[in-house]
Amino acid sequence: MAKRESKTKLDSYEAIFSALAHAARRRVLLAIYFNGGSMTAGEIAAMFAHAWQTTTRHLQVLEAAGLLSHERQGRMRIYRIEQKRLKLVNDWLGHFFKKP
Amino acid sequence: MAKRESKTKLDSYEAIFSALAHAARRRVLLAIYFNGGSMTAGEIAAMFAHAWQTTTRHLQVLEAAGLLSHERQGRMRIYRIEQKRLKLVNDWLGHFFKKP
DNA sequence: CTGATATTCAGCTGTTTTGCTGAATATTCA
DNA sequence: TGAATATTCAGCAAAACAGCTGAATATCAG
Repeated sequence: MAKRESKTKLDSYEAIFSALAHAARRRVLLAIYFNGGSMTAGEIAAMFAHAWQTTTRHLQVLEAAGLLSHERQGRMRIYRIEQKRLKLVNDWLGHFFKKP
Repeated sequence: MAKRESKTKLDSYEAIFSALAHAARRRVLLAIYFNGGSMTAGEIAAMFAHAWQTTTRHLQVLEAAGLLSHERQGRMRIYRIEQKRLKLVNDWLGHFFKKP
């Protein structure tokens, strides 16, 4: 494979679309959204059949893409949706629906 | 890795978001769009530094995701954007911006 | 037909992703 | 303090992906 300059932040779209490419991650976002915008890691992990460690990593991917942020509250972590970031993709797609 | 039921078409979102996850593929879509909606494979491949075979595969990914379609015209292939499909993702994202 | 042009197909390799399991860390409760 | 709870970290294996090269296919021009 060709050189890949350290996955620069420059390409936010890459991170965001990749994050959204996985069904589990889309499901996480929808679940959090319909839960009012935030959920604990445990609640999220409970929705899936696979190991919670796997979900943990999905959450990290989503967070790295900027689609989620988290905050500790006691011994649990609350994840929250970052709409701003979703807006970015939404705007990108918008290109294709503008009448030029 | 766990079983994976043959990448069913059921999940169109998977295909579409994965396709959009790669910068080259997003660039292809934008280029075609700003070129009026269609372009030949050659014109598209010419935009990239990498081997045209690589671009061919990107085009196939985009087509498999339903984001492009093609038509032969003589010895060249004309690729065309499928807006309908992009609309699908746009609508998915729309969830997050609706006031409930 | 022959050669040039346009483009895809097939197979190889290195990298990334995804899921798993086995710890580790942090916080609360008794 | 010690046990229970909530969650992440680390490392492994299988699969998927992106790039490459070499060959094949199809069409056009002469």
